[in-house]
Amino acid sequence: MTVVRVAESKTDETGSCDVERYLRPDGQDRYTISEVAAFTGLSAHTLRWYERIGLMPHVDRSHTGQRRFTNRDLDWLALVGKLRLTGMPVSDMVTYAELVRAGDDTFAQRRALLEATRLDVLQRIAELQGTLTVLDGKIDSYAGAARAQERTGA
Amino acid sequence: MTVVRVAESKTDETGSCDVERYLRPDGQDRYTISEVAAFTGLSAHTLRWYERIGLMPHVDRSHTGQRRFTNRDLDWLALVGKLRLTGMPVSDMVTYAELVRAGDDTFAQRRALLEATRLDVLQRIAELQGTLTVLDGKIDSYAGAARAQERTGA
DNA sequence: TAGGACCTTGGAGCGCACTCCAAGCAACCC
DNA sequence: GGGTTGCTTGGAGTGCGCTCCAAGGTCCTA
Repeated sequence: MTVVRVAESKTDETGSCDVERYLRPDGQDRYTISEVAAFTGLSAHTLRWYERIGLMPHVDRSHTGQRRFTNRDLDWLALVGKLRLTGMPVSDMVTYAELVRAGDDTFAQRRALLEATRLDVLQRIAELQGTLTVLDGKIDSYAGAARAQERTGA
Repeated sequence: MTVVRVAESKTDETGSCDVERYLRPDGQDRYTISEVAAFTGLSAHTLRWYERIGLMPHVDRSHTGQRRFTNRDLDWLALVGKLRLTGMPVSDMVTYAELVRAGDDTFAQRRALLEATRLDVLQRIAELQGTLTVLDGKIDSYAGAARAQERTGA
């Protein structure tokens, strides 16, 4: 199985957008659950759970009932991965997935959801930068204290 | 009860450092658990739990056994609040608290812990900035789609 | 001295996001 | 045909960080 690196702009359910693609074999479009687990870093358990809770669009099955994921599914999982990094709760991601399934009439709601998430992310970044100030102050004070201990031979 | 706003550099167990102080009454140095809950935004439950798990230095008691927090405790809780914002697990905060209790020989370990946390924070900020790119791309695509729908009278 | 607000404890419960288990079916290799 | 590996399911379990409960003691005001 050849795995190639692909990281370029893509087309998904809402038109082109920059979500970095997971590694995937060239030209293939049917993956087993363990292949997808390897590409995405998610466990097979988690992939099944995502499907159960409605976070995946309908996933194809083989004639014996085994899941066969497509490149579209990988694209979706790449987006989910990004949303997960934002700290968006899984329940909100499910809501988003439901809006996508509901069709193009839900663009405004989807956009509102993403804009709310965007504000959360900006706030979180600001918080983290605030913690960096404190952390750096503390680290400096320990460094200074260590130097003082050395000088006094402690 | 007079509550004044104080936000200045402070002196704590490691020397001066910039942790913003919680609101606190002027000149007072003994607070009940519900006062501390009001200042910090933590629940009384959480404050008791922090003490139980070893995340607080020893907290004074009244003659009848009720907790009486001091300004020092408020300073410590302000630092804990910042560490919590970094995403540091509570177990690591407990480790840090134990190092503080162990005395000045642990400066190097405390510093290492904070530097590891600092790197985590930097990485998290980078991740979040990556998600902003995706979010903005998506939001733009929905905005564009909405304009297109309007033009076609959909 | 009564009433209500506030405090104490150990331990149980909760919400989130997984994570794993048991029992069974399917595919493939020797 | 037997063995190994991988897949299926519903449901139970896990770890984290709280959050709450019951039963009782304390503080404050009138």
